[in-house]
Amino acid sequence: MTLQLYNTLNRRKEKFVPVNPDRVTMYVCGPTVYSYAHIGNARPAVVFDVLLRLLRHHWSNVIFARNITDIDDKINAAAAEQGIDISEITAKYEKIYLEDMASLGVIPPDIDPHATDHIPEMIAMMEKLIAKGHAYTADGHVLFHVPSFDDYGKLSKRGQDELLAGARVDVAPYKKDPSDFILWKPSTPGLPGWDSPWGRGRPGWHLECSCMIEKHLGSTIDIHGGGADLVFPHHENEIAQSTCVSEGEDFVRFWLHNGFVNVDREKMSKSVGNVLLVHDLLKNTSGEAIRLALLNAHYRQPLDWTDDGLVQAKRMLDRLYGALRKLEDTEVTIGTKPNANFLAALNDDLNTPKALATLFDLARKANSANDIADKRRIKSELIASGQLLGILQADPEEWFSAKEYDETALDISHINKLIEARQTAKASKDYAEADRIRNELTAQGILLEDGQDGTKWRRA
RNA sequence: GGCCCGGUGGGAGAGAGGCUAUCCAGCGGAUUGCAAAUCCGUGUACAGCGGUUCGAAUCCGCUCCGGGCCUCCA
Repeated sequence: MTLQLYNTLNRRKEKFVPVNPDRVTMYVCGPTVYSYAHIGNARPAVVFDVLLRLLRHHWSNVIFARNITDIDDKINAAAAEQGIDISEITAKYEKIYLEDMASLGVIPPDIDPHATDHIPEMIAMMEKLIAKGHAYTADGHVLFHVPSFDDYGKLSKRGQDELLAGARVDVAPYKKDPSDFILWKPSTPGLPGWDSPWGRGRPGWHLECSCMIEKHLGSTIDIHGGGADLVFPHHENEIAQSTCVSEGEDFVRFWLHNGFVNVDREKMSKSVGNVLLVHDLLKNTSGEAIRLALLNAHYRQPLDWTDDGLVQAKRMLDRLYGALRKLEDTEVTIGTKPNANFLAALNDDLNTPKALATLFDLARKANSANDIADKRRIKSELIASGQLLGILQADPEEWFSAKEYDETALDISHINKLIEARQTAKASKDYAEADRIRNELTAQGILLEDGQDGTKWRRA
């Protein structure tokens, strides 16, 4: 079974074959840590987490790096505002980011390089670029000279002349060419800075990724992922830097980009005031439901985030966990592979909606299976498949009884007491009393399900 | 202005020349003490107009509408 991935470089799906099957490499642009992660930050984290799981299913050694941008003007601004060192800001929000992503079931990267730990590498790269004539110094800045790189624009499909036509920002006077971008800029005494051959300064944004990729993964990597907005300029600039440094070697073989998350048909932005923080969403929804809501659309499509979408994601999980709950006494066969149809869907450019459909197909079969062997196979496949998606790994009983989001909810022993009382009433055919108890529970958000082997319950 | 995506049934969302996507909601039935869950069945869906084809949501052209990027952005 072959994995097909849509490569932004060629704008089509291509068969994915790693350069070295013994060492598959993936790099994803991580967060700039200056505030809480919002739902738009969560999408690439979750999407590429599924890709990581899929890659690990196919190849035994996959190395995944995701950077932490811990030097940036937004961070500087936040630090200045609060009168603290940038490291306080970045340490705090990095921790929160990692916690929030863990709540969404995101596997931590093998390597999480920080920009500020790679200043010497950046300086070395700039020196190389200057020596080769791809960069120059001006006014305390170091700039990459875009016209020196013929392939500039190959990722975003922009000609160099088009870049000028659309420029909507005033061109800094020290630039040789309007499209040149900053590798290093001078810092004033009040700003964070590092000593360099060009004086005390700080790095521009694009350089860190090129340096950290080369240092930790090598000069050619298999996959580089990130949000669609990073195609230009960020990834285009990375290509320019890295290709020029490495003498034209292939820098990244597959460029993957996830679509944006909108909120109620509108782009998320501070000015509209519709920025949804993962941290807040987690206060009254499970991370698993948030994760599924993100995976319910294909990763390249724009995703419109709504409250209803989240409710639907929870219902979907209810259905899947309901099937697993039905099979709670069925043993799981260790080492079961994910379902073949499920895998085929994921292998087709990470088609998570289609993959989910195969899960529902399994759930339907699970709900009507009688044969022990069938039950075992279905349950095992459901769990193995869910693992690739990062869902369905919880105990179904826990899924249906979790009350962590509503502290006022009835506790389990009380619920069980009432259910017992109802059983007694039912046994003596006192259906009025039985229904009264059920209504009482329903009013508290507890739904009862009478089955062959007793009464099960769930929170609404 | 340049480049690039989309518009699918009440909602979400796949598919990409002929074959039920799926989930939620609705309706009918089975089951149930009644329910719930579950199962079975059920929907005038593919923005519009042309074209290609035996056959088009799917390919081509045009139109309309929405969105993204164009050196802050996931």
